[in-house]
This record gives sequence, structure tokens and C-alpha cells, in this order.
Amino acid sequence: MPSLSRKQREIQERTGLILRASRSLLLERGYLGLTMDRIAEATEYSKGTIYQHFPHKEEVVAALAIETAQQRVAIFERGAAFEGRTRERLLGVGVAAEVFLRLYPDHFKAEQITRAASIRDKISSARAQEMARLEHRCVGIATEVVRDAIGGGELSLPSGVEPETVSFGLWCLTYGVFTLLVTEELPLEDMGFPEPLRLLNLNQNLLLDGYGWSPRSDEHDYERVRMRILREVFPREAEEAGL
Amino acid sequence: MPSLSRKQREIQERTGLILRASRSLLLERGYLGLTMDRIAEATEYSKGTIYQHFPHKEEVVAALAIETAQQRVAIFERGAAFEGRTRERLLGVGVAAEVFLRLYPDHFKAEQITRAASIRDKISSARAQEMARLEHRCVGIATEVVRDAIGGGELSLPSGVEPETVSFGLWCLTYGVFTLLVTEELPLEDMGFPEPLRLLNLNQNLLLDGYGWSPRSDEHDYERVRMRILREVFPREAEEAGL
DNA sequence: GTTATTTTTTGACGGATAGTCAGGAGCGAA
DNA sequence: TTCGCTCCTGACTATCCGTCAAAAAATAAC
Repeated sequence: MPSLSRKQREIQERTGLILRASRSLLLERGYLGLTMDRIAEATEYSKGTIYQHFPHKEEVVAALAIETAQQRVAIFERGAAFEGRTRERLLGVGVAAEVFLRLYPDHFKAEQITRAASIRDKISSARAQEMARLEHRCVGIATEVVRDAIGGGELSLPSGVEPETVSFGLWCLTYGVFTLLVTEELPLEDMGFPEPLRLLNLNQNLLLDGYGWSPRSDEHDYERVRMRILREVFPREAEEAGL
Repeated sequence: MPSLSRKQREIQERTGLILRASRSLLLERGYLGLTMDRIAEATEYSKGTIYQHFPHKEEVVAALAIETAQQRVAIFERGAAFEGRTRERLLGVGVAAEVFLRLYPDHFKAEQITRAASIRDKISSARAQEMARLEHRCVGIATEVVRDAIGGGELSLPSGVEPETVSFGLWCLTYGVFTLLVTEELPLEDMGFPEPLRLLNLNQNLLLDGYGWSPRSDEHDYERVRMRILREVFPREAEEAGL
């Protein structure tokens, strides 16, 4: 007795097909090039059928964003599992974020799109909640490392400062850089910011130095650790991303 | 002899009228509710006339974003002109950013919209350049303070680290927080991040501590300075924003 | 003041896309 | 084979962008 009937399995499979087609349309032709008619054409179903899977275009994009967020949670967890000092494990998460961005910049862009208010408020609350949950999970992975650091005495926070404060700072810093980075037309390089990802690394290090998280970046070669993480934790991804 | 003919002045005035109408449409009905037909209706001109001022909708939004960026440059300059230590002046810029966001959250959203790739690549390169220039100017204001700090010996950067690195870090951190903040539906509060703007302040302080910019935040009451800046530099704005 | 010419304004139109729905194709049961 | 039901279809409506030929207004010429 299968948990799902044949019909249900077919439907699930087709949802996957739609998402795959949508993903490549999004990559090839951009958000405006992603139309329901084209999805229908690519999947060889009619538009009406697509609308039986997703109530509107925004939900399709949201579903793609959720897929992306799930993948990110997975890669973040691998980064945090790096064997080393707590600050090195946090660096693992940072490296994971960077690798993920380099591998799938378009996924990040698709996620960005769902942040636009005009799209957000069309998305069903179930999907919106799921997106918030996954996002929370990502920051949560960092927060756990922060707690471990406090527990292990490598970091002590002033009273009134919660572990979340640290991960929030890192999250926003990283998120800000990524956002500006994927905004082509904003010529970061010409604006005096060459190698923005290197600048991000530096600022992350100094922020954690500011928190007094030991070992500080002037006592420890985090660039070397970064390389080790790339080689040991993300060999395949680093290869693919040309790192 | 006026520098502009009557005709030219009329045109300029009408451009202003169009932008004002567009701004309120954008605020009231969101990006998707801003249509060329509605702009025409609100201004009591025909659509064709609107198109003589702006080649397409994206340019209208870009023009709004440029207005916003100009205002921001102005308020940043006031913040940086605060009389005090260099780090206090930089705080002045930070306070300016916060005040501006609190006063005009919707302006920030409109700017955000122009970052979407699908919109960006329709904007004329003249306007795109102007936007990049204004953005650069904003970070430049911070960079100047950084240079002053280095010149005055309150900050010394390791070799290989440029003043731009500092302002880039602050910019991205601030930008990241603001972006996540104006994304309603992302329930920051429920995610364990109450008072995100306070968290931003804290992280900004600690980042600068990481850079070793004196006086450090544990030696100096920057919260008090922040209050002073609000009262002395932005009394009107603070009042309006309820700060 | 009248007519000709140039400029400006207009709104109907073509094209594209989102989302709907009446009808039809196909499938399983009798 | 036939009936009934589910699922699929694509034509259709509505909306909006951007265009352009024609109308209106402004300006120039006489």
C-alpha cells in the first residue's frame, strides 16, 4: 500500500517538472521573461494545468525561493560542522554562504525578487511562513555556534547582548554585501570596492574581533582556515565555483 | 533674461507634477498599482504626454529614487558635519541614515525596487550613472570621515586595508539591516531580533571597535552622543519620526 | 486679423501577459 | 459499449505598456 496514489505521485512529479522548467526560464530570460504561457509551453501542459499547481506566478517564484533556502540550510549545516574552534566553525558558515552565492548567483536573485513588497503580499501565508522559517533556521545555525562559543568561554557577551545579536550582525553584513553584489549596474569595482567578497571577509573578521571572540584575527590566520574549509568541506563546490 | 524659456519652465514644472503624482501612487498602491494610465489620470494629462517626459515606467521610478538619493546625500552631510571626534561624526552619518529611514521608509522601498535586475536594465545609462554616483557620494561621506580619523591618529589601518574597506563594511551592514527591515512579512521581531535598529547600532559600534577606532564603545557612551546628535543636528526630523 | 506652419497633446490601438472557465478529452466502473 | 466523473484545455477577458496618426494648440508669416 503506497503512501500516495498514482495520481498523487503524478501530480507531485509534475510540480517538480514545472519548477524545473520555471527555474531555467528564470535563469535564461529573467523574471519578466518567466511567463505562465512559457512555462506551459516548456512543460507541454496547458496554462490551466499550471494554474492547478500554483495559484499565480508569484507562488511559482516563491516555491523556487523555498527550494533555494532549503539547499542553503543544508550547506550551512555542513559549514557549521567543520571540526575546529567555534570561530572557525562560524567561518565555515560564512564560507558556505560564499560558495553558495558563487555557485548559484541566480538563485539568490530569485530570492531577492520575492522580497519585493509587490510580490510578497501575493504569496500565500503558508509559503511566506515557510520562507521565514528557513531563513530563521539559517541564522539559527550561526546562533548555535555563538552559543557554543559562549559555553566554551571563547566569547563572552556584555549583559543585555544576546547571542542573536551576533548572528544578526553577521547575517545583515553578509546579506548587504550579497545584495549589492548581484545588483549589476552598480559598479562596485569602479566605486573603489574591488573584490567585495574579500572586503566582506575582512569586515566579518573585524566585527567578531569587536565582539572579542577569540582567537582574534590578528592572532590567527583565518585566511588559511578558509582555504582548509574550502578544500576539506566543500571540495566539489569550490572546484565548480572556481575557488 | 531667464535662464530657461517659459516653455522649458512649464515642462520642468510638469515633470515635477508627474513625479509627485507618481510618488503618492507608489505609496498608496504599491509598485504594481503605479501605472502610466493612473499617472495620466492623476496629473490630468494624457498618457502620451507622460511618455514625453519619461520613456517608460522604470524611468519614472528611477527618477524618484534619484530624488531620494539626493535628499539622503544632503542629510548625510549634515550628520558628518557634527562637531566632535571622528567616530562621533561617523555616528552622525549613521544617525542620519536611521532618521531618513524612519521618516521615509517608502522612499527606501522605492529605491529597492530599482535594484531589481529586471528594472535596472531598462533604465537609461545616464540615470543609472547618476544613481551610482549619488550612492558613491553617500559612502564617500563616510570614507572622508575615515580618512580624517586616520589623519588625526584615532584610527590606524593595517597595511593593505583601505579607508574604503571601513565604509564599505558599515554601508553593507546598514543596508542589510534596512533591507530586511522594510521587508514586512519577514517577522524580524518573532525571529528573535527585537528592535533591529538597536541591534544595528550595537553591531556598528562593535565593528568599529574591531577596527580599533578610538574611543572604543566601552570607553565612551555613544548612546549619549547619539541622543545629542538627534537633538542638536536633527531636531525637526527626530520630532517627526517620533524619536 | 487671417492663414500657414510647427509644436504639443491626445486617446485609440496593437501586443503581451495574468488569470478564468465552459466545454471536451480521457479514464474507470458498470 | 456506455455512462459518469475527473482532469485538462485553450479561447477569452481584463489589464497594462508603449506607439502613433490625427486633432488641437501655439506660433509664425503675411
